Order: sequence, then structure tokens, then C-alpha cells
Amino acid sequence: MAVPSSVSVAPTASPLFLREHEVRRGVELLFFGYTRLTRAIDDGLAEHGLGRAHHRALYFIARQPDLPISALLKILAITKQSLGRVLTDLGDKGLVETRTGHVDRRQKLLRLTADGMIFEAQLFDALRNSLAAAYAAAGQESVTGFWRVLEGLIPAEDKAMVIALQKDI
Amino acid sequence: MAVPSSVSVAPTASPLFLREHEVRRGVELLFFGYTRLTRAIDDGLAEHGLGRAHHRALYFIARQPDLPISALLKILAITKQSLGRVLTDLGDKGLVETRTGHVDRRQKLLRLTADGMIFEAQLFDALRNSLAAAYAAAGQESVTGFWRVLEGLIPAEDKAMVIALQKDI
DNA sequence: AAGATGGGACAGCCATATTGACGTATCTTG
DNA sequence: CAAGATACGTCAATATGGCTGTCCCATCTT
Repeated sequence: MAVPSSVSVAPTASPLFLREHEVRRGVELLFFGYTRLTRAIDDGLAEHGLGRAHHRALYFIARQPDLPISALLKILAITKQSLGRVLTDLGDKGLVETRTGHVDRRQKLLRLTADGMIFEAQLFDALRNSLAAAYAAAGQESVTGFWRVLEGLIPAEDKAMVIALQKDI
Repeated sequence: MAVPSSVSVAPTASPLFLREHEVRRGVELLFFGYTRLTRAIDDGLAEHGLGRAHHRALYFIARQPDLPISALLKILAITKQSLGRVLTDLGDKGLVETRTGHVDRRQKLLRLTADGMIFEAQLFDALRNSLAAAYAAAGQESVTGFWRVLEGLIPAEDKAMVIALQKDI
């Protein structure tokens, strides 16, 4: 098992090693925080026979109505086939509908139906309860720091997409 | 950085609605941050024919040597059967070994082999590169806030487990 | 007119999770 | 000591959400 010598299992003077505890703490808190937050909506999804993949699509369609499929593909970073299955399910359940693009008629613009909006709002409520409680417990300066670190984890090529998402509410 | 002015942009009486933008921002940053961070190790795992589930086990075994299987099950919150398969793979690859518990001989205590330690350290390097860069860009006060918010997302019944994890490095 | 792009569909495969049932060794407790 | 609880393993079936590869059609661009 050939490994770069920079990999250290033993104590060393490297400033990177000095950060090990801080990095492990971040890794762990991200894991627990993310998985526990997503668990908050599992029950709501299961009631409709849907999974987390459906929620992710639903969420971003709610966020940017008239989103073309290609844009959603970039956000989710999954294949067209995987997304296709999810969108078919959501369409069959009457939660999402598509319209032909007015500018480019090849595009299909996604939006939630009235039922879809109600359902998404219901799921969002569960997320809001969890996150708002965490925000409140941590305080506003902490929330700002929380955002800033997470922004630093997003690769440069994805950053524009995330910012675009957040400018229009 | 100051509190986003968007908090006061949408006039309404509901304090919950006032937080919608902040909550959506948190949901999105958590999604992108978490998924992009985990992607940092996919290549390293694929070289050994392993997946993310294997890394999660490997990571927590590295973190707490001689961890009993029951403790790992609580951390990962998956079923015994799912974990069993992962541990079999890791054992077959010579990355993880078990010893019978000395206190309770029913237990099997998990630890990394020498190869396992090297491999985990190599994967950890990739995580460290990403997280340390984000920490550096955001600054130390932001890191503290990042931790505090994430801690607030962990349900009370899991908190002791996470803290136990972090007290021994 | 030719090629690029947006989207849909079919087929098969893989990784990771689930539930349920059953077995064995070991510890705890009345 | 017997009975029950606990820690772990295992067999079997199933669901979810990804993937690759291929082919197709409509539409836009050049």
C-alpha cells in the first residue's frame, strides 16, 4: 500500500497535524448534523411513499420555479436517468408539473403544483423547526460563521450556482 | 460579517416566516457542503473498491480504537446486517480486525490494522485539505460558530455519544 | 443542412440500506 | 443454578437511489 510520506500516523511538527482535532470535530459534526437534519423529514416523506431523493428535487424546484431540468441536474449532480425516475414519480403524484420553455422550446421548466407547494411547505416546516432551534441556541454570530465555513467547502465551480439560488428570496 | 439585511426585507408578523431565508440558506449550504466534502474521498475509496459506507466505519474505528460493534451501530444508526457486510469487506481487505472483549467476552472490539491506519490517514488527508481550507478562509470565530450550530442539530439523545468521541484526542 | 443541445426511454447493474427470523455465546439476575 | 437479556452472526428477501450504455426525438445554432 504505497502512501505519500506526507501522511502522518504519528505526531509530527506539521501545522496540518496540529489541526487534526479541529478537522475531526468538523467532520463528525457535519456527519451528525447533516444526517440528523435529513432524518427530520423521513416520516413526512414516507407518508407519501417518497424518499430523500424526491425531497431534494422538490426542494430545489420550490426554490427556483421554472427551473429547467438541466439546471436541476447540475445542482443535484446525478445522472439524467436517476433524476428522470424521481421526476416521473413526482409527476405521477401530482406534485410537480412541467411547461415547455418559452425562450427555448426544447427545455421543460419545472414547477410545483398547488399540492406540491403544500407538501414541500410541510416538509420545510420540519427542517425549519430543527434548524431554527439550532440557530437560536447558537446565536446569530455563530450562524454567520456556520455559513461562512460551509461556503468554503463548496468548490469554486459550484459557487455561482449556490449564490444564484440564494439571491432570489 | 453583519447579519444579512434580508431578515428584515419581507414584512410579516410571523417570526417563523422571517427566518425562511436563513433556514433555506442553511439547508442548502449543508447539502452542498456535506456532499462536496464527502466527494473528496471517493477516488481514494474507489482505488480500493470501497464505498462511503466503508469509510464511515473506518473513520469511527480509527477515532475510537477497541470500539465494540454495538457502539458503532449507534453512531452510524444503521442495521446490524448493513454494518455486518461493511465490516466483512473491511476485514477481508485486511483493514480492520476484531478482538474478543476482555471485560465482556461477548463483545468484539474493532480496531484498524496497520494497513487500515495508513489507508484511513490517507483518506483523512483529503478531508483535512478541504476542511482546513474552509476553516482558513472563514477564520477562527467562524469555525466556532460552525461547530455550535451543528451541535444544535444533534438530538439530545445522541449528544453524549458525539461528545464522548471528541474528548479523547 | 449539419451539428449541438435538451430531454425522454429502455435495459441492466451496483451499493447501501431495510425487515424478519433464527442461532450461539456470554453475562446478569432472581 | 436456571431463566432471561444482551452481543454478535447469518440467511433471505426487498427497496432505494445511484450508475453505464445506447438510442431516439425535437429544437436551436451556425
